[in-house]
Amino acid sequence: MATIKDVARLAGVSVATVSRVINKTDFVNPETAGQVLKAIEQLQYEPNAVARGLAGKKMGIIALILPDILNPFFPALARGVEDVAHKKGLTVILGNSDDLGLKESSYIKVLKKKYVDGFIIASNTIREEDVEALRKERIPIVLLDRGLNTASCAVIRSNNREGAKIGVQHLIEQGCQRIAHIYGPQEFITARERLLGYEEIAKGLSGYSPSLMVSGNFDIEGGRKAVEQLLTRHPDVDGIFAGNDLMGVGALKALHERGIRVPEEVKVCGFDGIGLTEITEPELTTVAQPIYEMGKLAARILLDEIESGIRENSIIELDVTLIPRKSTQ
Amino acid sequence: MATIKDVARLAGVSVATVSRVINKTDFVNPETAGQVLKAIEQLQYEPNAVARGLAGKKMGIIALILPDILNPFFPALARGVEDVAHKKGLTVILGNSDDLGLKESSYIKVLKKKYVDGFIIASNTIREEDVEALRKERIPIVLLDRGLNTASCAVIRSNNREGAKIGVQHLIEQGCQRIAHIYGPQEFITARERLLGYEEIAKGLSGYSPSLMVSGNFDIEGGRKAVEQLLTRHPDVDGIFAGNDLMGVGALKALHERGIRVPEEVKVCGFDGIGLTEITEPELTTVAQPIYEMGKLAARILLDEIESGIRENSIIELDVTLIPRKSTQ
DNA sequence: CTGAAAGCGCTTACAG
DNA sequence: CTGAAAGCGCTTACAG
Repeated sequence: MATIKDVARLAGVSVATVSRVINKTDFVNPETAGQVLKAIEQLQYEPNAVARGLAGKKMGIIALILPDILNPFFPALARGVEDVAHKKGLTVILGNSDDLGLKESSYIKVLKKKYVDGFIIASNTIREEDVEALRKERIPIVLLDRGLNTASCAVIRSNNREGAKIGVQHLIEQGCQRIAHIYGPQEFITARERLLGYEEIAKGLSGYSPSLMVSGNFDIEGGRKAVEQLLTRHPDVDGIFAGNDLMGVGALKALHERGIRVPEEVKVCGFDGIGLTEITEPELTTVAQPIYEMGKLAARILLDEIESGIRENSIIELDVTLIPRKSTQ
Repeated sequence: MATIKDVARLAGVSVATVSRVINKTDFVNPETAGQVLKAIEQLQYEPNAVARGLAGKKMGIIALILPDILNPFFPALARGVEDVAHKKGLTVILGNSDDLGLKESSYIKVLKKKYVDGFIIASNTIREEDVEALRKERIPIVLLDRGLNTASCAVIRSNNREGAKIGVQHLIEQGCQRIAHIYGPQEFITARERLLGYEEIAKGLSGYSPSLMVSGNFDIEGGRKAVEQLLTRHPDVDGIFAGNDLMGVGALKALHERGIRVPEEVKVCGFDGIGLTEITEPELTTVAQPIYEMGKLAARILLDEIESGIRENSIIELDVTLIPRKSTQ
C-alpha cells in the first residue's frame, strides 16, 4: 500500500502538503493541490487510519456498549447507531455488558486505549464514576435510559412514565377494571418509571389493589410466572399492563396455557414495540419506543460532540406511541 | 496517561526493556523485570493500543460483517463471536452489509485501513475478489455459509441439505403426504441446499409435484404470501417445510388467517432455530442450527489463524437438530 | 541480558 | 503558500 511519502515524492511536494490537501486543513495552491490529487489517484493512496489515529487520538470508531444484543430490544438500537456512523465514515465496536458494571468498566478501559472517538452506552448499571472519568478526559459519551440527577452528559430516553399511563389508559378505554401490572427490575429506571405511571392511573380505579403489581424480571419466563402468581391472587383480573414486551409475551403464553382467552377475558398490553409483538397470537398491543430512531439520535448527538468538541448535557425524552392490536380489542 | 517512556524512566531501563517485559517477547533479568513491573504498577501504565497497532499492524479488532443485525438470526451469531473475542481481549467491529456486495467491499476497505486483525463475514453476496484480496494480504478471514468451490479460506456452515431432509422426514413421520416447500432466494447457497434436500425426500412421495415449491424471500411476509399462493394451487397440502423460521412464522400467520388449524390440518416446520419459534402459537417445530456455537467457532478459528499465522482452509459443516414442537404434532 | 535507534504512517506547530 | 522536523507511543532488528 502506498503511504503519504510515496504520494509526496510523486507529486514533488512535502508530506505536510499532502496532508493538507487530504484534510483540507489549510489553503494549498490549487495547482499544487492538483498535482497531489493526481498522485493520490495514481497510487490509489488511502490514508492509514491507525497512523492517523495515533497522531490525532481518534480512530474513527464509536463504542456501543449495551446489555445484550440477544435481547430483541437492542438490535434496532445498534442498527440505528451503525447506520448513521457508517454514513459519516465511522465504524462501531459492539460490546455486550450483560448489565454488569464490571464488564462495562472493563470495556471502557480497553476501548479508551483504542482511541475510540466516543461512547454510546445503553445500560442500567453504568457507574457514575465511569461517566465522570470519561467526561474529565473529554471523551464524548451519550447515555441511553440513564442519567437522572447527573446531567453531566447527553441522555436519551423515552417518556416511560407517560407511556405507561397511555398503556393503562388504553386498557381502561377498552373496558378493563382490574388492571394488573407486571413490573421489571426496580433498579432499572425505566422499570421504575413505568410502574409509577401505572400506579398514577390505576390508583384511581375502583378495583385497584397494590397486590395487582407483580414482579416479572423483564423476560418471557418472568412474565409467565408473574401471571400465574397474579391469577391465584386475583382471578378476576381483566387487564394486564406488562412493563415490557417480553413479559407481555410471557403473559400471553401463561394465559393461553390456562385457557384464558385474550382479549375476550383478559386484555394485555406490552411496552417497547419490538418485532416479537407482531408474531404472537393474538398480536400484542404495545406502547412503542422509537428504538431505531433512538439509536440514530444517539449517534448523531455523539458525532456532533465529536466534531464540535462542545459538550452536550441535554436530556432528551422521546415520545412513545400506542400501537393497538388484537390483544386489547 | 503514563507512556512506556515514563515507565522506562521510573524503572531506570530503556523502553525496549519495558516492551520486552510487557510482551514477554524476550528473556529479561528477573530483577530488572521486577523493577519494570513495579513501575508499571505504580504508574498504572496501560500500553496504548493504537501505537501498538501502528507498529504491529494489528489493532486487536475482529471485523464482523453480516447482512443485518435486525434479522433475528444474527444476534446470536454476533454474541458468539463477541464472547470469545472478549475473552481473548479482542474487540469486535460490527458492520451491516444488507447483503450488498458494494457495502461489503466498502467495509472491507475501511476496516483494512484500521488494521483489524481479521474478518468474519456472514454473507451470501461476498465477492470472491474481496476474499482473494484479503488472502493475498495475509489477513485472516473466515466465512459463514459461503465458499463452495473456493476453499481458499475457512468456511463454517450447517449441514443444510441434511437438515432439510430431516425436516421433511419428520413431516412424513407425522403423517403428511402432500408436503410443500417455501424456499428462500436461490442465489443463497443455504436456500439452494435446503431446497435440494427437500426435493430429494419429497420426490419419493406419491403426492409430490414440483408446483409444491413456492418462493418466499426468507422473510415473514414472503412466507405468508407463499402460503396464499400455495393454497390456491394445492388446497390439499398437509405439510409445509419452510426454508427458514421467518417464512415458517409467515406460514403460520397465513394459515391462521384462513382458519386452517395447525397442526391438525396442516403441519409446519421451519429452519434455523431462532427464538421466535418459541413464541408463536402453536410453537414452531424447527430444524435448528447451532447459531451461537457457529459464532464462537468462527471466532476461535479466526483467532487461531491470527495467532499462529497458519492459513486455515477447512470447511466445517455443523450438525443441525430437529426441535419438534406443537406445529407438527 | 539490555540499550540506541530506526520505523510504523500520519499531523501539526514553527519558520520562512 | 509550503517545507523540515518533532511528535503520537509503541516494536524490533542490530549491536554489544
